[in-house]
Amino acid sequence: MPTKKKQSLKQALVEQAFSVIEEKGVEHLSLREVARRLGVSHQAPYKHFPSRDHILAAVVARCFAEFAQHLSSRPSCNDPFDDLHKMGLAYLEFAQKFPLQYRLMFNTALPDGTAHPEMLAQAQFAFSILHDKLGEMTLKDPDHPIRDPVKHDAIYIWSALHGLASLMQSDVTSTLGLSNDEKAVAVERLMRRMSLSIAP
Amino acid sequence: MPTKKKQSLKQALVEQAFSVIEEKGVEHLSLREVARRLGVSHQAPYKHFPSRDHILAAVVARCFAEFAQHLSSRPSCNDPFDDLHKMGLAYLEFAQKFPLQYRLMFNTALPDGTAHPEMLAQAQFAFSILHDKLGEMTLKDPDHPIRDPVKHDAIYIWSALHGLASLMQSDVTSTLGLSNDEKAVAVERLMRRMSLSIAP
DNA sequence: CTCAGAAAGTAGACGCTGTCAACTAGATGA
DNA sequence: TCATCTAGTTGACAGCGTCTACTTTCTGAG
Repeated sequence: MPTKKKQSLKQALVEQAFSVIEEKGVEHLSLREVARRLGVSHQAPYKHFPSRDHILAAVVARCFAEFAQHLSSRPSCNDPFDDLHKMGLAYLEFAQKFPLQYRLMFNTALPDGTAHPEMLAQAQFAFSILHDKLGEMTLKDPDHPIRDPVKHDAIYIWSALHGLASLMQSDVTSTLGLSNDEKAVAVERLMRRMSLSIAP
Repeated sequence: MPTKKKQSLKQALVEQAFSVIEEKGVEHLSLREVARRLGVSHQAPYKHFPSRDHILAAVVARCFAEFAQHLSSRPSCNDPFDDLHKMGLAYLEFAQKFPLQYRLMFNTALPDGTAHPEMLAQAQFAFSILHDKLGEMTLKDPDHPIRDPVKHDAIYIWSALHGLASLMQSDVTSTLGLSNDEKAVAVERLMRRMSLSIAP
């Protein structure tokens, strides 16, 4: 199995890179460390990725893929408003359950995004899920009083969700002395306001 | 002037560090580069900061101070709702005008926040401005129908603002093909919704 | 089957980095 | 005056990303 073994190191590199990030933080990700853990030479990774940034981009792309799957894994019922509410909760749940992945997606500054097309594609796909769900809503209700394009609603919702998710996992919460209960209240309030803003 | 000269290098280090970050990105900030630019030896910075992270924390603290000043520089009128609206715009304006500073404040992962008390204090002060403004609002209107503590409103508002600011300066906007006009519309919509949520 | 060539992996080197240790010159203060 | 503290210097060390050159292994056309 040549192709299988060929790809196996590439995949193993991405997985080990994530493990290293998990243990030491993204800024201490070292290709040599990854290679050492996999028992290969320090140059082996360069046969599969042109640079350290490209491995990092692959890790981020995998996070986006997991994120998209998490968002769309919820069963969709006939009520698109309920669907959207569930998707919002799923969004926040992902950020809470997988804070590292979330930070990697939205906090990682790759020098040039266009240099990592796979990562970009995964990110676009993840956003399309939210966008499409909003599209369903307005389609199912032709008299929906939203005048601006769906895109702007998507932006608003994504903004609110992302802002809350970021805040909840930053040090700010401990700085403000927020208990878990208060966090839950904040989530519930935000979701309610979001629904009110979108609902007819 | 011993004390003056003593402090001058410390201050110069922080300024030059910011310049380096500006040019090369925060992950390429190098103490040796900073020292080189200031014409001192590569060990001189260590007489003023214990490590690279501590210089970075000082840079971030300065960003928080500038941010707080920007937020509170707006003249406050007698209408606290109008004040809040202006402060929200000021928030977004800062993020747009000084994206690097904004990212440094909210995207920089320092290993241990408690190790940098000055930075933490600046961050808390910045948030207190928003919090106090909300406090004014509820105080001036005793019948204000907000049942939950001010803190939760502050969290909601900060979430929405931070989310939008982050989104606006990420690559997502170009990915979605957002024009500047559409960005402005998104800002206006968010501000309107925010006001509606808070207003009685 | 053979064998040229591509692909995967190894080894060594270079310049860069953060940081530790040891040293020097100058200011401070009892 | 002289011991001490402070700011700054030089030198060293290990680790890093990445370039070049080498070997091994696999592949696919003749």
